[in-house]
Amino acid sequence: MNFRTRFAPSPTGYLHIGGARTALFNLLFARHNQGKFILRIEDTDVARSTEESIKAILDGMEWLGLHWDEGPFFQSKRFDLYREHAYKLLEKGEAYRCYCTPEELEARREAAMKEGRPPKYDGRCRNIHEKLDKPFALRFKVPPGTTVVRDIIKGAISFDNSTIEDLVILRSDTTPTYNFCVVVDDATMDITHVIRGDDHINNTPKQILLYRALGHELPVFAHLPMILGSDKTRLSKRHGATSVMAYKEMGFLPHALVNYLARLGWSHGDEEIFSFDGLIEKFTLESVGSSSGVFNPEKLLWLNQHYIKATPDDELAGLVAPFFESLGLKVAGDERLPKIAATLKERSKTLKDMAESGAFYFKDKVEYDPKATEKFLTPDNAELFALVIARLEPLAEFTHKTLEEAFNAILAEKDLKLGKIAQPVRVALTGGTVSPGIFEMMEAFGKGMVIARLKDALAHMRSTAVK
RNA sequence: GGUCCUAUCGUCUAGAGGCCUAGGACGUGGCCCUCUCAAGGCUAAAACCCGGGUUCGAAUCCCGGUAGGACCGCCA
Repeated sequence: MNFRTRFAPSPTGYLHIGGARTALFNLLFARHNQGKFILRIEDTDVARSTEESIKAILDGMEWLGLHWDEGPFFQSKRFDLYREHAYKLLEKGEAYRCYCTPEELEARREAAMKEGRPPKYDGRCRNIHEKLDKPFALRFKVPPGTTVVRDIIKGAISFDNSTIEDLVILRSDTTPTYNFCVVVDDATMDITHVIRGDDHINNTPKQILLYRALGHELPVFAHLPMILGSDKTRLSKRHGATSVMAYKEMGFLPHALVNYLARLGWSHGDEEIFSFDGLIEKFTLESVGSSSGVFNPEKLLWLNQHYIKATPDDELAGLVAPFFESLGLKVAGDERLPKIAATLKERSKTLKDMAESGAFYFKDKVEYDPKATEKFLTPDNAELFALVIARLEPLAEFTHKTLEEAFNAILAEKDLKLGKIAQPVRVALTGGTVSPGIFEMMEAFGKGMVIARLKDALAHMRSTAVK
């Protein structure tokens, strides 16, 4: 069997977290089974679809590494095909012309809701057999009976057809509607597995009926549980960023998001960390859970930190550089960047964090935190600082090792603990009391900057002594 | 209102009738390590929605309640 899955977003906004997971699961399933993953843009709503949205969705998938094998196909380019199929249904008597206007339908719907009746189309045009000289839409004639959806994730779900209304398949402006296009496309594109959010479950019986009317074999359905926000309602902007690209901007690594999304709804024993290949190898629809899950930013952060730590220094340097730049710091071409990133990686949850907490490396002047300087850059530390400078200046090699040796020598001579000297040095170099370890940091800084900052600090100590 | 889905620590989840004294992970507390902050190690608290069945035995199967959620367009 040739497995074929598809991701079919509508271009009315950016790539959403939920959409990204749907795309991911489709891709993983296809790859796991040596099948094809197809991208289709559902832009039948001409009024709401935009070029920017299409680009945003493609960019999002690109960034996440979700590469498709065929497409993108655009429904807007296939209108003739849908019309052809719709009229075939009309000829076969499986569809009929409906002359009700949208305004009339809307009024009836409102009235029905008011009276507590189901707002279902009453089928009044079903029996008009002659063609009237009025604009019309084409409606599908839902047959009586029961329709069973066999879903890999949810099991068998049965629907009484009497609860399904005669849906419009072709609007009065001759454009086709969603449920119809989906079926025509999935059928003609030989999609074997329809994997999508479970908000589509109620559409599925309609689609099954359409497949039958069109004389096509059914695909396998798999409805993924929803992703919810912290208040257990459908994830939306209220819960924070929902755009995939917003996570890029916040300094997340694409694979951290992929790993997180994969584990939201799917699991493989006790494993938490998966490479992309590992996901492909281990992913099955059978191990997708059936209940919805709450999006947990904390866990995403943990994964992001994990992958930051696992990224090689030179690669990390390239990734974090734009975040330094957006802070107004010029880091392009600075060959210290890999070493600097190395000192920061264990204490950064995002690339943005990393740039912010490492900004001191690139500032022309240290920005002293008043409380920190008051506590550590004190006159009585001046003598010690002078000694440190004297010992560091002659160092031919300026490495973690030689620096630690130099400091240990001073500590032994003066009978001091490292803590006594590390904090003042830290403040001298960074302006604050929180930073990477001083030896790795000094090595990353380079000798010139270290000596300069130490001397600045010494001057600061002496000036406060005068006052 | 109708249709449908779902139900294990706060959160993501393991669990396929006995391996469950319910496991892992995030987060949270404590301890250790330590030049600060992290990272790391150890450790603690923390859950089978309720009620009936079925069975020698049920977190697991069935039914009913309850609670959440999704969908009900000439949107997708």
